[in-house]
Amino acid sequence: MSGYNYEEDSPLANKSNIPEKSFLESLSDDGLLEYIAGLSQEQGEDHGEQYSRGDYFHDKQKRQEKQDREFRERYGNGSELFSGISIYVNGFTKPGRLQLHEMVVANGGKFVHFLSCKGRVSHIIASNLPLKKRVELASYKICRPEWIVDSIEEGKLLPWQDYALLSDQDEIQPKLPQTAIVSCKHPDFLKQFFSKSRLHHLSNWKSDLRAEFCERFLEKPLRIPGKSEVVTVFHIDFDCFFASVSAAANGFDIHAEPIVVCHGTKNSDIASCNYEARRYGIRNGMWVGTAVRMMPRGKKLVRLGYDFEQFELMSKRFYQILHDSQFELVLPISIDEAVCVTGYLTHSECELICRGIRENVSNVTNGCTVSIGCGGSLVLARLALKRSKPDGYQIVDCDGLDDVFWSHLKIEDLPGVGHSLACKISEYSYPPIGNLLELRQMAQDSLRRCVGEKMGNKIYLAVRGKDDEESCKMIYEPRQFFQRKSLSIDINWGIRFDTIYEIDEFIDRCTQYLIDKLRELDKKTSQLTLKIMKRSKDEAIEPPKYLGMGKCDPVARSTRLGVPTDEFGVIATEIKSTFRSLCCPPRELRGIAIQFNKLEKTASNQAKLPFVDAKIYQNLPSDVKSEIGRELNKRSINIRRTAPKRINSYQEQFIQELPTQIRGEVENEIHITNKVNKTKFDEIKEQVAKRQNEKVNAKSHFLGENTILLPIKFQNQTNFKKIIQLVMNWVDGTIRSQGPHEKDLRLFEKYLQRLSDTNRLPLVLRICKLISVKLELRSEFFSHCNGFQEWEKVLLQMILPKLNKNKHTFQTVRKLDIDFDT
DNA sequence: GCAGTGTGGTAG
DNA sequence: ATCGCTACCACACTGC
Repeated sequence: MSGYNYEEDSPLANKSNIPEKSFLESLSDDGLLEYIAGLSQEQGEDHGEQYSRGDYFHDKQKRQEKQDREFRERYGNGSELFSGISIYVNGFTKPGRLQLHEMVVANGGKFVHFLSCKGRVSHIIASNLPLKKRVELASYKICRPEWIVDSIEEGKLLPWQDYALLSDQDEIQPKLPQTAIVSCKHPDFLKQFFSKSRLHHLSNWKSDLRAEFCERFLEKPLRIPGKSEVVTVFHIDFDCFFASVSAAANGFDIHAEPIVVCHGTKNSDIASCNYEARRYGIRNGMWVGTAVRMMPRGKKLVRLGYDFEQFELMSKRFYQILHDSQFELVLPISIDEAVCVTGYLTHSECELICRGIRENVSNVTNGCTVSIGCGGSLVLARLALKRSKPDGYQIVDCDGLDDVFWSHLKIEDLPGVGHSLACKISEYSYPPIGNLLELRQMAQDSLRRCVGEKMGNKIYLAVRGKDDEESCKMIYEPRQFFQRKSLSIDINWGIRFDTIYEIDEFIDRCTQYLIDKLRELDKKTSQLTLKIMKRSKDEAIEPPKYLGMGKCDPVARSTRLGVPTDEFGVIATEIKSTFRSLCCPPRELRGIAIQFNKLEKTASNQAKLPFVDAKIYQNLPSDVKSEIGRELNKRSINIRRTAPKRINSYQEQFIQELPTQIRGEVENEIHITNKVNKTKFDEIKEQVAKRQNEKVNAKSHFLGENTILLPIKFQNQTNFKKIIQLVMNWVDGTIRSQGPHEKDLRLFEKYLQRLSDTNRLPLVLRICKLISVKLELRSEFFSHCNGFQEWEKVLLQMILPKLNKNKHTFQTVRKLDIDFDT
């Protein structure tokens, strides 16, 4: 951009078509005001150079001053409030430029329409100033229009500093509003973090676009090309989207200077950099500090912040153009990228489309450019796109598929091939393979040996310009392709906890976040995965990146829920207990991810669901039963239980309500224990102990220095979930025989007593509820057994009294909804 | 074989 | 300071 013409902002510049005589009279006319404001905005094409600038504007100003004098004589009240002050208005303000003009002139001030010579203007009025202008106007007194309004109202000239637009006039880099950092312990952490996370936005935008695509599909079934049909694929992608949009929004010329989009100054990720910056070797994903060091001495790297709203707006306009463009399919890849499909087109037809789209997009996005790759398959379009960048288009037809085309493409240019695979491939043979022309020589078998069956096939086809079956789904089964199959949340930044309770709360918030989304989708989940990032041994407590995760060991564990659910209690409890099973000391945690893996549609009408009578089911031979059980489970069909209410005796005592959460858990758990044939307590104990054996070391660490509360052990178990499992297995194993052994029972009571003595009554309650629900569900078949009656006795005479004794304490705790802990 | 689990990789 | 998300595929491994 060749210097700024401030004159452009003057409503009078280039406005010779407006009769000047009537100008002042029409000042109060809102319609005209808008009209003029609109005109001044449209002055993209600059005619300024046609004029002899000095003379033209000198005359203009003289005429203007004359008119102002006339205006003051007619409307002014003699006020000299702004005497000696001359203002210039930049950009849109409220009140508008014309009103400010009136106000200043009527009060004895000067109004200047352009900044042709320095020193003539005493103040600049602006409501907000693009970054570029901030730099240019740094030497002026810049203040908000309220200075004028308030001064007139007060009848005296108020200090302009109080209305200064910029707190620090020397500030050249974008100054983002300083918001206090919200720690991960704060309820607003997620919101705050996500609002600033580019990757979160990227992910969210992507799923929104996919969802929108599916909805569009429902409204108006799209024509899907037949598999034998010849198609033309356009792969369209913004050039350095974030950088371009941010640059345009801040008045920078994307071609003039190296620009990066980022949050910070040192160890902050570069989300996007323009091609000017890439000339110096700067790349997306690099840290800013590294990038700055790559700049030649004296050359400045411009850092811009994110403007997610603007990104969205530009993307919307982009997609609008694509939707208006008569493609048969517009497939969303991301916020700034789409694949469009048509039937066969000739080369020149493709060219016309590419040019049209590129021009249209540029027009509606303040000059942002898209590149387009066009070819007969997804992979060809994609490779052509790679070659077209930046700011170009490339159409490959069969005769364009020559050695030159392939030799200019790198291995990593292939879709689905990232750094890791590229290394594997290039190192597989000697001399190392460097481009796709060389890769074409590689035999299909060696490729498969090198990168695996599927990927080997995919690459073999790709370097021959063909799509593999998996990629084709995007075109031929788009609805299935874009259908959401899982839902998850990942946080690997800012995670610094001290206690397990803080983590519990965090898990609760994450779960709530997911459940809100889940319900919005009208879905339920039946499998959960918890993945955590744990600081690697010997790594610094604080990594170089502020609040970053540093080097971590990832650990994941998943759980099946017998029945698909969207209940907060069930899911949060499960995740919290899974977290405990991963044995991560609270202070070592650096990241958490929760996934809902299997999504099922919420049944609109439960009654219509098939069900199986529990009585019939229970009486089946055990091998048939387990097979059917698995099948029913898979289809999420409930076994209908018609258990008689035989437990009123203790129901009334304390547990009036049986939350569905607990019931679901026990049902699920019964289902699991049905599969287990071992029924003796000691055997089960052995089994669980064996499973846990390998974790003993990690565990002792966990409980050593980092746990605040001393653990309470039962049967050498410290993890409450495991203890519960143990107890439940115990109940199950003894219910149909003679009931619990006296010795075991004494140990159990001791454990309960210690729980109760250390204020862990919710845990006692939980055990109590679980046992009671279990008995209820089992009563139909085992109520005649000694074991069953023994267990009822235990519940009534041993467990409940402990709860009732502490009823008061317990209820206070319960209010806090603390379910259980270590 | 088969199904389920945890891990790794990729993309935007 | 700094905002290192998230969906989805493929594969190795395990247990039956």
